[in-house]
Amino acid sequence: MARTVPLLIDIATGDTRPIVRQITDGVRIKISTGEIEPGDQLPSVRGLAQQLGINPNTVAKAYAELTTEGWLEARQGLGLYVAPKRQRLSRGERERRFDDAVQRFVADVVPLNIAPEEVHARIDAEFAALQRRRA
Amino acid sequence: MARTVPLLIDIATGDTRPIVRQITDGVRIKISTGEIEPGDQLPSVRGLAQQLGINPNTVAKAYAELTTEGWLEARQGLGLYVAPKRQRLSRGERERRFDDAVQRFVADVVPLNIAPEEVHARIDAEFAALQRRRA
DNA sequence: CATCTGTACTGTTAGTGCTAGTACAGTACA
DNA sequence: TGTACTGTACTAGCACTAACAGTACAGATG
Repeated sequence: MARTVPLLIDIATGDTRPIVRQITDGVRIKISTGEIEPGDQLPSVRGLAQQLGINPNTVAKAYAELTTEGWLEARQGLGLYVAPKRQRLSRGERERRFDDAVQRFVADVVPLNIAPEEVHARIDAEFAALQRRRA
Repeated sequence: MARTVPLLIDIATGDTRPIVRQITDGVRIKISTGEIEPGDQLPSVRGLAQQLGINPNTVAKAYAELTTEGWLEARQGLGLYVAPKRQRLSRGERERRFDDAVQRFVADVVPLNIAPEEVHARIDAEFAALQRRRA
């Protein structure tokens, strides 16, 4: 359902990721899991910035990135909305990102000497936790 | 077997990771997979730097990080050696890193809309590829 | 017209990655 | 003893990025 009320977005303060990255990751996941849907309106640049206590430019940068990637649609003077579901990235780009993610993950995890079954279990658990957040 | 000859380490040039990170990741994986073993000697700071065409300080920084983490042992005036296999990280630290890795991986992958089975398959494949590199 | 929206600049500050150079102490060997 | 290796410890500088600060402008709405 397309909500007209701006949504709340929560950003963890103790995160090592850059703020822009936290916002883009958060929105992408919320859209992917269906927590927010095409047509929903996002908080305004200034509104979200004030809510999070960060600079409006930082939010604008995150929104701009999400817009060029096809996740959001901007309507000048109105606000930002979740774009209709379509292919947001090219096949090649998707494959490349998936590749990078897997490589980095394995590089991070292998030295920790964790059993493969536990790795799979934890990933599934994390997936499930995200899906469970859906309205 | 403890080799006395310095090993070759290859660093990809088209990698987005910082050089220090590429080195530390590479060495950690080589040790984890058994490609290099406790007692093996690593290339000298200056030697590896020259081989890779980078600054000796960069290599030294990577080696220092690996040493403080317990992966390597330095013998002043002699060189760096793979440390004996023991608990390299505390339980809590391991858990924390594993958590971070899973969280980031899921954040990267979920928006790509890839089937969970394929995710697991690719991870297993990557694991297997690393294990296959062992002597 | 006033006020909201996104967008687009310039400029500054702080941190990091990397390079460059120098110096010093321990080890090995002729 | 001298020389040439090893790792280690500094300082300094450059380039890039994240984030903040400030300002301005155009479109939409009432």
